[in-house]
Amino acid sequence: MPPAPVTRERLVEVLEEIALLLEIQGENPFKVRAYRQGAEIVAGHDGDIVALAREQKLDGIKGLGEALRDKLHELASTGRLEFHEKLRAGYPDGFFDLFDLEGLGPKKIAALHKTLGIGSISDLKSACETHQVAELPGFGEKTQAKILLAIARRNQHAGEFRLDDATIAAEEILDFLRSHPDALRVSVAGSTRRAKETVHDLDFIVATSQPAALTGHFASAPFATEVIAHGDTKCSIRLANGLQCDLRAVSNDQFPFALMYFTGSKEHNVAIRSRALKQGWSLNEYGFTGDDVPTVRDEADLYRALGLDFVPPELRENRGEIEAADAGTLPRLLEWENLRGTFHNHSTASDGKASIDEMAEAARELGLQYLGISDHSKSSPQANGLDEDRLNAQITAIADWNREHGSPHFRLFAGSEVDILKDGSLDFDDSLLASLDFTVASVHNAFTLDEDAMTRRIIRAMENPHVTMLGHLTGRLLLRRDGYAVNHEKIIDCAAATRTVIELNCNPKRFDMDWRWWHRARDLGVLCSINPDAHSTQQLQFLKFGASIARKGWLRRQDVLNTRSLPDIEAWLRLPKDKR
DNA sequence: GCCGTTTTCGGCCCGACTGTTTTCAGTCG
Repeated sequence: MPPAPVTRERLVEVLEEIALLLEIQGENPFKVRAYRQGAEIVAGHDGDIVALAREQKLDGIKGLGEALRDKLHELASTGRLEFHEKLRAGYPDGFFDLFDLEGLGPKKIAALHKTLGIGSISDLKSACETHQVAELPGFGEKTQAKILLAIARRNQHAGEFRLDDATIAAEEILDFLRSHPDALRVSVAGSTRRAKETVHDLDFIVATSQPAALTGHFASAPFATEVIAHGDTKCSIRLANGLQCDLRAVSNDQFPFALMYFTGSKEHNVAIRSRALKQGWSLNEYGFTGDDVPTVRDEADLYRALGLDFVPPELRENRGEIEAADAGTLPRLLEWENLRGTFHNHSTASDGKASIDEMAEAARELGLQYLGISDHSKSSPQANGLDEDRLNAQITAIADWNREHGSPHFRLFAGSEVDILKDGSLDFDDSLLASLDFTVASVHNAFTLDEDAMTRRIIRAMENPHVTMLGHLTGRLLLRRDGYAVNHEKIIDCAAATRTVIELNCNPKRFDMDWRWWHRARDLGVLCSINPDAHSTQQLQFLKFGASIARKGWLRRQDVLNTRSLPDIEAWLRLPKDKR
């Protein structure tokens, strides 16, 4: 069998696996890091890195030395890497899943593999259940219990995917479906269309007079690694990453009904169907049945027929949207195009991949009028956090940049993602914070405080007059780690009282604060700042996801700080916090 | 393994927290 074509993702995956395997073997941690950094460089390289590797033209890329260049060349040109295959020998496929478990690192995994022969999560689970793990030196009862908990949490998320992964896949599949000559209308449905932060599967609806041709087209798609089911009107496939994708082929008349039905949510649909019944119609995924059924061409017609304003998909969670649509009080939701700038972005000064110059250029290309740079502060040494001297130097550098490159249409703001220390004090003193254009205050350590202590800690930080906004409120990592315990109500109340902005961190790993809290915050007059927490130029694109999540939280343009124009933002930042 | 250089080896990120220990190893950010 010829080797599969090598993609950038494959290069990254192999380098990351090498790093893990070397780490397992107790290799020099700096060598491990070199591979890991190599993976990041490949992932973030601005160009056709696969072609460069294949043609042995990787010279001059910082961080890729001779050894990595040769390995990437071998992998890109032959589809294989002997060094990697030798390292991998003896480890089953499921072995790498062990690294997803919270609290398990290379040392413990190596010990488990060596002493108990554990090569998968299911091996590990049985070993814990038969008490073998607690007996191992360096392990104990609590470790064993924590491992079982981590396994349970992972299983709970099995088969779930983040919205960004789902969206990227959906766009490719939509293009593929649209390319078929018999496809009249095509849409993604399901939780991806509703902009849920995580999804189980992807649903697509296609309007066509030739349903079987479309399901056949879908089943033979190049991205289908498995065909789960294939009929004349429905087809399910699986992608290489395990994501299941369902296609429904319906007639053009049925399309709006199918689209609404499969967009959900289930709760929204139940409420809608009972409303239809009150009007004497039964509603299913194919249409209305009953007397004098109305003509429906699109979803807006469908809602109108039920006496409702059109409900944007993001709101369809049966959280008051039907009542609002009935009363004509649905909010006019934020549009992604309303965003004029953004705060909370990193540069190479801390743990970002791009220089301030590159970030500014990318922001400008995205059509933004301003970009806030907020690198980490000194208590985050792992992220190369800035101390006072380096921050002062950065403030000067940003001022210089603005003098040289700034204009009435674009400028940089100097900020800091300043650590909220365990007692709620901040990593810099007030005089330094006062010299910044803005600050994002975030928690990066001592996650295990109880809810009261954590809430007090964050509130103390928000009470500081120089804290512009609160970063990622719960610190959650979707599908990986729950957020720390914190009382959302109290934080939101405090934000309203202290005029502290709350961030909607729109890095798809986080989406934090959660969309479920924004409606309440909005009603209390709390401002939202949609921030990508970008560590590279590409990650500025996360703003688009941020707009979707903000919509899901019922936010309007006026509720989001960074919809304001550059002059408005400059004026707003100049105001003392209690006058904002 | 990469980088830089007072050019071929030495430095590369470190502190908090947890659990297993009884002074420390592993994980995390």
